[in-house]
Amino acid sequence: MDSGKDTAPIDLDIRPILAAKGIPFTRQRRDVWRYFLDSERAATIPEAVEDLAPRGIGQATVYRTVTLLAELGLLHRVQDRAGEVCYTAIRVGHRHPLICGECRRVVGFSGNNDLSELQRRLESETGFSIYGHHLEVYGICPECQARGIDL
Amino acid sequence: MDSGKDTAPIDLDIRPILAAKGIPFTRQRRDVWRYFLDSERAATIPEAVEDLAPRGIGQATVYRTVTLLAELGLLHRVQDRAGEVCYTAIRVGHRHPLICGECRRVVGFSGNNDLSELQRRLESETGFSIYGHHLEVYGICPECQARGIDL
DNA sequence: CCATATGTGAGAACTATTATCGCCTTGTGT
DNA sequence: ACACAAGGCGATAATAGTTCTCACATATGG
Repeated sequence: MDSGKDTAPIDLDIRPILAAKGIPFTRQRRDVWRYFLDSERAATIPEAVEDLAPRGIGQATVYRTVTLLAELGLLHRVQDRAGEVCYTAIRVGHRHPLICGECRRVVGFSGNNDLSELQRRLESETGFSIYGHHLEVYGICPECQARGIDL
Repeated sequence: MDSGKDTAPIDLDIRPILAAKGIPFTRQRRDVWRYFLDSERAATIPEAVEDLAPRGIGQATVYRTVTLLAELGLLHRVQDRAGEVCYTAIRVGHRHPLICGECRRVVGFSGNNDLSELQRRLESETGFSIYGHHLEVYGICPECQARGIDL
């Protein structure tokens, strides 16, 4: 429940979100969601499969659920320095991930509104109808720096 | 062999880039690069494999070359609305892709310097040592809108 | 508590990606 | 231009990742 580190005590309860779309709230979906929510670092699907197997959650279910959550905008797809595709839970509000390319630790931050300004500029310049954006910032976290890992 | 003296002017000549790293410039590498450069839309690797096969370029070579070009920062990895991972050629300068989530048409734009400001802010707030960022803007291009595709 | 629709797990099937290995091309020195 | 050494190339095999199928279990509404 209490994962509050920073300011917002954001333990996002997905039950109402699923209910609003008529999607049943199952133990497996709750566990997969909490797996990503409780972890501070992004995980690949195979990793999630392995970690969730002891809880009796099947491989196919992890794939299905991660895809579902990503479609609902609850998980964010990122990649580490090796190019591995990982997923990380997204918090409420308009937040973006700052990812350690080495250990995949993820810290969320709020984008300023420069982006909506940019978005408007692009819409008028290109005629595109913009539905979203993806901003990911990559770096090396303090702990990995302390381990001697450099840019 | 049809690889005659094709001295046509290329937008971005990667030969010096490869030469600087001691990487041989082969016909296949040129063709793969031009495939992405000439196309306005992002393509998946399997698509590139299929399109380049008639030119006698093998599957393994496409994988190798796309990986190489991506590592050199010449190709950018993006994804469409269906979550398909695609690649698109990157132009010189600090540019970001504006991608049509439907047809994958890609238009580059220059990011403003708000991002470097944001980057500095994040470095001091989080202690991360930041090495880069990824900004992708997604929308529906005018042509797809004209086709009746909506957000 | 029952009925019904839907999600789930195990494994098969399929697709994508990487490794292997002789042959061939590129780049360099003469 | 020519030859040689280094390394890339294509075809195939092997592996890894993802999706599909179906009998069964579980969540939701009455």
